[in-house]
Amino acid sequence: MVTQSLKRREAVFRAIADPTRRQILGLLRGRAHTVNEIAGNFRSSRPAISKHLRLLRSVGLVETRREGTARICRLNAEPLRAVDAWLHDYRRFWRESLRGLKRYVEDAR
Amino acid sequence: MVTQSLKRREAVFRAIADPTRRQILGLLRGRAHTVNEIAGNFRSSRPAISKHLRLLRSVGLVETRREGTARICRLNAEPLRAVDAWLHDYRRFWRESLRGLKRYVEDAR
DNA sequence: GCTTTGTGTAACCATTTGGTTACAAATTAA
DNA sequence: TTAATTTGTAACCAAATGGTTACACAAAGC
Repeated sequence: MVTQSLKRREAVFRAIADPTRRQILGLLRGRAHTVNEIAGNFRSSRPAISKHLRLLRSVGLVETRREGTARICRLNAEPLRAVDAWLHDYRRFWRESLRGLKRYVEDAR
Repeated sequence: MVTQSLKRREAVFRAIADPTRRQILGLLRGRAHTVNEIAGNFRSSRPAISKHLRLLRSVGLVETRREGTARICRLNAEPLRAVDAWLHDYRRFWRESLRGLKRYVEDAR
């Protein structure tokens, strides 16, 4: 359903708004981690991290599989394409100002 | 100070997390608007929009100038470069999966 | 069976967030 | 000066957010 993917897109922006969640994604960019491994990188309690992971799973940014009692988390960057697509319409603005700056510098020679 | 620009970066992610604020930025992408013009596009009250604008100003995404009693708001996309830079490290992931898909499709011919 | 390990979740709490109404302030028009 | 226009802000409120502790549950080890 379109409505749901809109909500999903909406949720992705919320998901990456939190610095702890961005840091988790950063960890998973390197390799998959268990929940405990992830939690070990933060001061806050494991349940707090567990909640962040639940949210990241709900928007599809983290996928998991069981391995014994452990749960392996791995990154799925695909939902970030929504953010990238949103940014697309704004890039020309800072590119324009960059060209303006370039012109300014070149004219100064 | 570095700390401050880190906080600024942090705040930009928070700023674009809200759909109303993203919509405001979308409006300003077309042209500059007065506060009332912006508020006219939303159901919520003008003070609510005013608060959003204050936040957007605080992170530098909106800049204003007075014109009579009115206040003209215009977009400054520059702070979004922080988001773009953050995304940079994740693009290769969906590009990789895209290449995978491309290979898959090409192999099917 | 029982215990240990790793994880999820319920219940609760303080803070933040996004909204409202009422009012203040600044500029222009009369 | 007085009134009208446009905006900002203070005070308040409900809901969401991010954190905690205590406990439940599933898989592996004994």
